[in-house]
Amino acid sequence: MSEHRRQAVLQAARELGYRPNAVARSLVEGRTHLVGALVADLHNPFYAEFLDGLQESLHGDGLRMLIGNSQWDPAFEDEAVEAFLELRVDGLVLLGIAPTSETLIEATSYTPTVVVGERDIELEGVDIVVDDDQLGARLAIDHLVDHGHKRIAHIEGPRSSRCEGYLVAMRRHSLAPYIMVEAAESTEEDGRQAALALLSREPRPTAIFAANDVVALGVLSAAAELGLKVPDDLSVVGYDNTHLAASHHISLTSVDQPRRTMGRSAAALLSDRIGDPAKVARLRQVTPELIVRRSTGPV
Amino acid sequence: MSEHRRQAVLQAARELGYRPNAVARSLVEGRTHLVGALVADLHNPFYAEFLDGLQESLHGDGLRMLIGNSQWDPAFEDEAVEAFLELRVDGLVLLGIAPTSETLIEATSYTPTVVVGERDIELEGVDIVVDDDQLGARLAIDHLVDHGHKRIAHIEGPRSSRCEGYLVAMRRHSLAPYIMVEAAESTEEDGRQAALALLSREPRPTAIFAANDVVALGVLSAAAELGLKVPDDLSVVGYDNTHLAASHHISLTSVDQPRRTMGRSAAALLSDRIGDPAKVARLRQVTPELIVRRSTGPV
DNA sequence: CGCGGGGGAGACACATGTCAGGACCACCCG
DNA sequence: CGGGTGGTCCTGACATGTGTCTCCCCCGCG
Repeated sequence: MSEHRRQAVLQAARELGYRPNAVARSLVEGRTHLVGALVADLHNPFYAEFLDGLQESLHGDGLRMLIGNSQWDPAFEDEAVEAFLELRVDGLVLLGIAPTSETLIEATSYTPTVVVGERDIELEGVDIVVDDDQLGARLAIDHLVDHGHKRIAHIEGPRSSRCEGYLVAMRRHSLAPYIMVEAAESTEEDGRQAALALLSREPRPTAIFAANDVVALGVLSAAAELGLKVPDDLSVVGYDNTHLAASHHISLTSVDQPRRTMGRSAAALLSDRIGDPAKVARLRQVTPELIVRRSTGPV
Repeated sequence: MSEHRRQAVLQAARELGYRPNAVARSLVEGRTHLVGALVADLHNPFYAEFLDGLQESLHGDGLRMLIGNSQWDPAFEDEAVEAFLELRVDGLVLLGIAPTSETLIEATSYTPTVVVGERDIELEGVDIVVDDDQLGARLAIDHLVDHGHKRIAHIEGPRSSRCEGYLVAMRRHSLAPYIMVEAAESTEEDGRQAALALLSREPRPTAIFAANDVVALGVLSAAAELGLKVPDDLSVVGYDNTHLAASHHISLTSVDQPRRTMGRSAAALLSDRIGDPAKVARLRQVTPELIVRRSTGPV
């Protein structure tokens, strides 16, 4: 169509205040250009930044992002996914949610899906984005060993691969005899309890590698209670590099996951799969990085 | 229709794997049962919790929530709202975003809208939800005065009504001569700078009321640098009661906004306005609460 | 025989994308 | 000058999946 006509039509549209109706368009096109992102916990800053990267990239592909919030409740997960499916989203992103319920598994067979932050999903045509947290653990341990630490303890969280990474790294440094592990939920209080347990052992660990920053915060609390100075008496490393860790007042050495990059990877995988749903499942593993701050030092 | 038929139809639907198509339904009904929530900053934990409350209540009214993320960029705001309008959302929630651009103002005239966290919007048919931050400031000052403080300084943030509340409260206690104010952006570093400026005055303030928790964190940093003990040498009060403040390791006295409640209020207002768009604009003001922790004490 | 309720069938509308068909004009070539 | 060619533009038909409405049939009951 000629440029002249084109401008005339756009002009008329503007004068009439016409706005295309995405609902009708979706109906006839058979696709909505919508992607549903289901998040286990909106408060987790990891997800917030991930979503920034995701939205940014999806936008480039002409896709819009819907956010659903399951608040860790499987019933909400199913409901939110059901809602997405009724809306006929073109794709799904599952954040911190493993597709285990029947509804979710069925959904992944209908709809292109990417899972983020969960390993060991073996579903046909479901892509995965995770950080290499064995490597992350190794970075943390290497850093502590460089500072002369030997008695390095670990507080294990929900991601067992981090613990494995810790064990592997300790053995690589021939520190197997010094391995100490406590388990904890991802709360500050649980981290504090676990740290108190570790710090009451004889001989005391000189460093603690926590499964994540919140737990590490609990370690800092425990250290303060016991009158231990950080990093002089105890070095602490967290994981996730949340803004808690970055705060000048806390200044926690932490392993950083490239969150925006992960969001962009997920977007790329999903766009690709929307284009061709038959592709085989792919695993995209991103490399974490150690951010050194003032909570670690020489023995 | 008879119960028998009804069950037979539902059964058949299940067997065929039928799922109603929300797109087609929206087209014919002329409403989508979708609400667009436009957020200035997903990382702000205030918004995250607000959204929890919002979604919870909207769900009860059969409405679904879409989240858009403007990242403080007016261009993104317009774009996201345009997307919502094309999708024919039934309502809009603006979080930390004042409708000043032409696109946004126009949108509010088409679509039922609630603005959260911004005062002084005078648009026809736009409801507002805010906390009473003059009261919040008063709670903070009263608490400090109860502890015998007189030289109470304030670090002003973007919400000027908090500063007004501080001024009013100080005068009410006849502490007008002790009024000290510094302005700062909402960052830890800016808070630190402002605190350093305040703490270098003679005589030094014995308490600082910060415009929000992030700024208060900067105050704590500054105090540590100057060798001042909190709360012995300096009391600090924040605003927003983020999880930063709640952390055992920081333990910051802070003014709490009932975030979930605000979310629920916004949902109620919006549902109501969707039902009857002609209603006059309403202002819903919620009452904040002081959460006392270990960053405040007697002079 | 009339009446009322359950159930089925069909038309219409929603706003758009896609496609086919045809009118019209300008241009080129023989 | 006539016919063919190609581009522009308009028109109309059809499809998407659902809610609403009307019409009609059939059966049971009084």
